[in-house]
Amino acid sequence: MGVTIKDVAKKAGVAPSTVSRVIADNSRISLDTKKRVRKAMKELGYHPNINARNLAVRSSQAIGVVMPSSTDKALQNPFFPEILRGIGSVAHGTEYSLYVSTGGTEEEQFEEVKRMVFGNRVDGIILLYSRANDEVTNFLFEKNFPFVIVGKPYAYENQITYVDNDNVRASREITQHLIDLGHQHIGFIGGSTERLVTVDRMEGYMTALKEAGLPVRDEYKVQTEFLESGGRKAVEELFSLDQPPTGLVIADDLVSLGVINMLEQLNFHVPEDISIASFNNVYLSEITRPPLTTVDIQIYLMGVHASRCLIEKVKAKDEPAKRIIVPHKIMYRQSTKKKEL
Amino acid sequence: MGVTIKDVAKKAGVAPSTVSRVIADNSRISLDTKKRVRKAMKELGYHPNINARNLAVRSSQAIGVVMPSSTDKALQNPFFPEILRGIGSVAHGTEYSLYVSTGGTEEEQFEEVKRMVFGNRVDGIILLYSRANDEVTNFLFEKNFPFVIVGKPYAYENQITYVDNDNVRASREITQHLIDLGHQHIGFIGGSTERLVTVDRMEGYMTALKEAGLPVRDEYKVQTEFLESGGRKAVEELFSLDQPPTGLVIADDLVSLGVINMLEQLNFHVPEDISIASFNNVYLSEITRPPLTTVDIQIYLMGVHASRCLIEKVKAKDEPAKRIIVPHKIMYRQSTKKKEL
DNA sequence: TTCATATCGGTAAGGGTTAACATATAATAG
DNA sequence: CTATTATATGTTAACCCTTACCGATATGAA
Repeated sequence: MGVTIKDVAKKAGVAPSTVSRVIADNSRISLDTKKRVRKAMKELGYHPNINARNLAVRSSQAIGVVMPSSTDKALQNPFFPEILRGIGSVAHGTEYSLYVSTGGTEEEQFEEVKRMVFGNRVDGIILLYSRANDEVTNFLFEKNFPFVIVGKPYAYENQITYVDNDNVRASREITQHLIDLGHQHIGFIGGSTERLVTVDRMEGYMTALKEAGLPVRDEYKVQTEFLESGGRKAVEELFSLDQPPTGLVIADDLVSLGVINMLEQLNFHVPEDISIASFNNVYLSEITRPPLTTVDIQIYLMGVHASRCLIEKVKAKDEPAKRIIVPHKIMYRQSTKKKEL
Repeated sequence: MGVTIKDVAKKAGVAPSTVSRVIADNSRISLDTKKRVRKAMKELGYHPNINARNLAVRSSQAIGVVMPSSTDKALQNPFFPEILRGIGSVAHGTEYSLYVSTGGTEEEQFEEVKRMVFGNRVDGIILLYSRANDEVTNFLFEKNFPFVIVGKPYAYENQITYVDNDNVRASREITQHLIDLGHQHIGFIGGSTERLVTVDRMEGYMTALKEAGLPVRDEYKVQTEFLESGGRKAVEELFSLDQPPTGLVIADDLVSLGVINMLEQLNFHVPEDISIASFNNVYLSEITRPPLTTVDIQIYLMGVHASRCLIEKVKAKDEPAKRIIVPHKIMYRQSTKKKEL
């Protein structure tokens, strides 16, 4: 370890600063010297020391990615590797590196973020969640540190750059789809209402019902993050109502999977007895039985946009707050079906 | 931005070096001064500049995580976020940060690794895959850069630290389980034989067959990474044999899901007509229908061990190569069933 | 009293890079 | 032929932190 810019300089017979300028491909260096220097670099196997450079330019060419805090299963959602892939692809293209913080408790998460920010480890941060009254968001916002949210910010909506889907509309459309299929009793299963995405999707669901003149029944709305005992019970209750739903809008493909399984145990069949429509279109949604009708939210693309926005923002700190709505697309598959009369 | 060690020093009325020593909790500093300094740090909101520190100590307190190269679905496997969570938990505990490289092509991946290594961005690397003749592995090995593999190294097995399961035994056991249930015709579906894990699992499968005096038939072995058209066809062929298998050992839960779906379309039922046993025990394997009999390889734990080993190795470069075999556990669920006579 | 040893801190030299400023040479204008 | 400017490179001071080495004071033993 340890061929430095000075070694290269000596070998090429120039000053270190010249080498530095060659690296930056500065136009003020003659082609001749550039060639000579590059040759020396290659011969010595020189690679710049990032830490030294970062120290000098007070940046880090790295972006931080913060996953939601969670000690449990939530992270097993393929959503995360997929969005990471999107973020990573542009990061790589622009020579940025990725720093990730993987949940743990909210407290730990906050610490990690502080480490990233104060330690100058990253130039900007992408938040892979949006939660009410989130310490991290507030911190970043107050510090005026470049960050973008994947999802909708809880506050300061037009001062924060974020990339999201039009979840309200998507949810309205997919609910509408169930209605079009003749369903009159449609339930909704979503995660915690602390998460903005749940709120939006629920709103879209309700809007569609209202537009169709259908009643919005509270008993039809279930909140469960994952199908642990609590959620299980909620679903069971839903289906022991006098009038159980014949259609279900579910906020996440993975949850749909669990629900379908549970329904089969209760001897309800999908889609014969009950239609299910959900969100995300992760890979597995096309290989389950039945394949899921789901909203393709284009996760990868969201990652790409988030990454791009962040980098723009990092480069020009006064870049105005942007909102990017990634278009969705409904994937009609076999988990929804016309209601038999 | 920008309260430095000097500011703290001035405020506390000591020299910068003293502050530095307080940060390192050096025993040469009296409790009194420590308190004073810490107070000053807090009041000024001081946080050390990581880049400067890294430069000074020639390390980075960060570990790199390399995902398999892949432009497609493979990364959507919940295996990845889960192992990341394991790695992250110990990384956080030891104040290390996580740097991840997210695939792309093999070429890009290699570049990223070089960036990490040469740029002093990370102190060590965890490889989340093991592939034959992998450039990255060779590079790391030759450079004698600290790294650990999750999975079994293709070469230099006893000079490389790795954490793995006993895949041969696990596969033997789960195949044995199918045999115990009365299955005589058992197929195997795995990924590319370039990946060591596939090789091991196939070996275990064959061993079990041989031990039971059952023939090992080549037509029963299918290779398909994911269920794209090619894999689909292979499975179809498998089931149009004169004697289609009644049991299937599948190297990955996610693939099982696809296979089950496909089988249902071909009008085979799981587990009535055919039993399926697979690997990984990702969360979704317990919520599918039927819930999968699968080998719990303890992904999270693998991450924890990999992380620990790497950190040990980083701290003591001459740490001998270790092999950690994370115990597996078979989860008996409903995708396997006694063969009807 | 004197020397040895601890204890506690300070000084200053890196660590590798960038960038503002300075300098030298060549080209052009007057 | 000198003055001015453009071009190409060198000098040097940051960037912020750690650590080897040195100094000062206090404590105790001889």
